[in-house]
Amino acid sequence: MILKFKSMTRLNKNFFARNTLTVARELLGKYLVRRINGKIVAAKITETEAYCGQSDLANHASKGITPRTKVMFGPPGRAYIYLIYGMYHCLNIVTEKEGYPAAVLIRGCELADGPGKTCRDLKIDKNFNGVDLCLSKELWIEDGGEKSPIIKKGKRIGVDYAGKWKDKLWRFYTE
DNA sequence: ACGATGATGAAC
DNA sequence: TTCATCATCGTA
Repeated sequence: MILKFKSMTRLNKNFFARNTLTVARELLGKYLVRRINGKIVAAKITETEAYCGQSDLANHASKGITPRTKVMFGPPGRAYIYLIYGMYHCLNIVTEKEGYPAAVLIRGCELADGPGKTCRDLKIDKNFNGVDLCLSKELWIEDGGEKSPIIKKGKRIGVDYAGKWKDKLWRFYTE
């Protein structure tokens, strides 16, 4: 997709350093931007999920700090990327303040539905794990200056193991 | 409905 | 060091 908006502004650290549910909602309609060999690809975000804190049993970080989850305990605005089912990557963006493990999973965009396909199509892999999306020249989020979309919400996908946390309406989508 | 496919975390 | 599990997707 070609960039066709006059006022694109990159989301900064302050955007991500807020309540995770707020960030998850406000990321809808924003653009996931990737530079691949000098070419810019931008995809409008259509679906997100929030993972909030260590008490949230659906959150990978509920196990505490491990080599995999340590980026979620770091400062906001960085990418948390993991390999799922041996073949797909999922992109999350760390939120809230440093030390509080939380992130928003990018579950889908206009170019690709599903977190795995989003990463596959935009060539996002574990090399971006820990990358600061407020500074990177390869991957970041832009506000296209459009008015915020209608937001629907539902239960998170694939977290049936998470006890009472599985029914939280922490998945947000548009359309 | 199910298999592909490998990292992860916990048990032993 | 083994083992079950997994924030998925394509094929059927």
